[in-house]
Amino acid sequence: MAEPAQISTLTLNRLSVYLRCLRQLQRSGSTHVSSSQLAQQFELSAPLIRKDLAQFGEFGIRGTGYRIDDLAESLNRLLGLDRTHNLAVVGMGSLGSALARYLSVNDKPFRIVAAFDVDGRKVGRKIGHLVIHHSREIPEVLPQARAQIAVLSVPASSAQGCYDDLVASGIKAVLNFAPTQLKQDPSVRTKNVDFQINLEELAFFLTT
Amino acid sequence: MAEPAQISTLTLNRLSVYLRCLRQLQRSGSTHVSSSQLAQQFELSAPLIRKDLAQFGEFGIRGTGYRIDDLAESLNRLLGLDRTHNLAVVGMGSLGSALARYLSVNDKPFRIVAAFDVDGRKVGRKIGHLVIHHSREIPEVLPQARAQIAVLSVPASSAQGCYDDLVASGIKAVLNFAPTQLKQDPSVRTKNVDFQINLEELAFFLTT
DNA sequence: TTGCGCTTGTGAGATCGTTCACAAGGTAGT
DNA sequence: ACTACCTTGTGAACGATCTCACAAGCGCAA
Repeated sequence: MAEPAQISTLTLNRLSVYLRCLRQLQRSGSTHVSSSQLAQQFELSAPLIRKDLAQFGEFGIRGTGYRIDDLAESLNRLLGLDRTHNLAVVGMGSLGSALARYLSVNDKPFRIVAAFDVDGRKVGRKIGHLVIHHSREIPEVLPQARAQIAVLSVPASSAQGCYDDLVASGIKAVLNFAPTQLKQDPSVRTKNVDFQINLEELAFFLTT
Repeated sequence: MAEPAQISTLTLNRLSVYLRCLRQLQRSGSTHVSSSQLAQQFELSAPLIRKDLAQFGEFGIRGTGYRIDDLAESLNRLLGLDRTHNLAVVGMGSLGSALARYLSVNDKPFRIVAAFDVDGRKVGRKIGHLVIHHSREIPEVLPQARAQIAVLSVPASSAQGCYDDLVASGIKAVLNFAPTQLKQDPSVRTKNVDFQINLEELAFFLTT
């Protein structure tokens, strides 16, 4: 079966999980794995694994399972992780700095190429070997650095403004950490990570 | 209609969003709002708002809409945000510290009552007016502090071990930030926040 | 070559979530 | 009181997602 026009984000996120599991198996020295082994070891559903993978071709060998190296390589390429993606971090508060530090590990397919903040005291400071620019310089610096994805870690009150600036400066995707409901631009892929909402979800089930 | 036995987490998360939108409207001085106004202003779906809310009773007034104060109050209570929830942060690296700082703002329904790390240099240091304990003290300190929810912000390699310790010490829910596939305990509500996977999702759509 | 055991790939069915269309029920003006 | 106009609450259609059961395919042994 050929590649589908539309891939569900649920499937896509699971592919990331599968790849992660395969990497772990690689480190443990295994060479082959079956969908039911994967399912059991990582608490997934075997038929779902097969269905997810089958969308992109026939990776498995009937009777044997999947060759770990081959499948990992295929998933890696499929997810576009064989390329380097340039990130900009907007908002260098404690969260932004933590994310920047985490992402500065350079064997990852993501690389920070620009950092911004509105705080004059932070501007000019370095994070790794990268100078923090003032947020008003986004229109010039962002295209120059060829950043395609922005990590938005500013207070909720300034999130929409920053988002609009990023969109106007040609960003292609935004990962938003601000706990607010953004008015999104349809041409920019936007993903919200909202741990306030996640905490509230957990809290709810404690009371019940 | 009475309260349903099972509330979907999708609905639950949207309730948090609705409450957040209502708070914003409160600050702007409005008193009433209709589902279509909410939908338009915050890019939501009006029928979905009504269906979500209708699961818990009849909050609206036909012809008029919803009284903002009343609805916000109802949602707040429904979500259990009128109570204080005690949190423990495990792993005081840059991410854990950022989360701790963010959650230390005390007008929120979440309060940090314990912090842990394995790094001897961090143990004894204070975060706000809270001493960081060594992770091996979890079994004693966690029940004493009456922490019900743990925020897990340790490296992927030690996440499973910490998780198991937390479960053994009676934690009720875990918010996991470590990029790994945890073997979960069915009696502990666990939620994963994995921004590595989210970044990979965004990266995928750039190549297409 | 044939048969057995195992695993994949996949259609059919079940389940869950969202959208739609509209009746029921309010408000306001006359 | 009556009418015109709203908006909610909700059953029914729709769509997406997951589960299940099994046929098709591969390896291996004899």
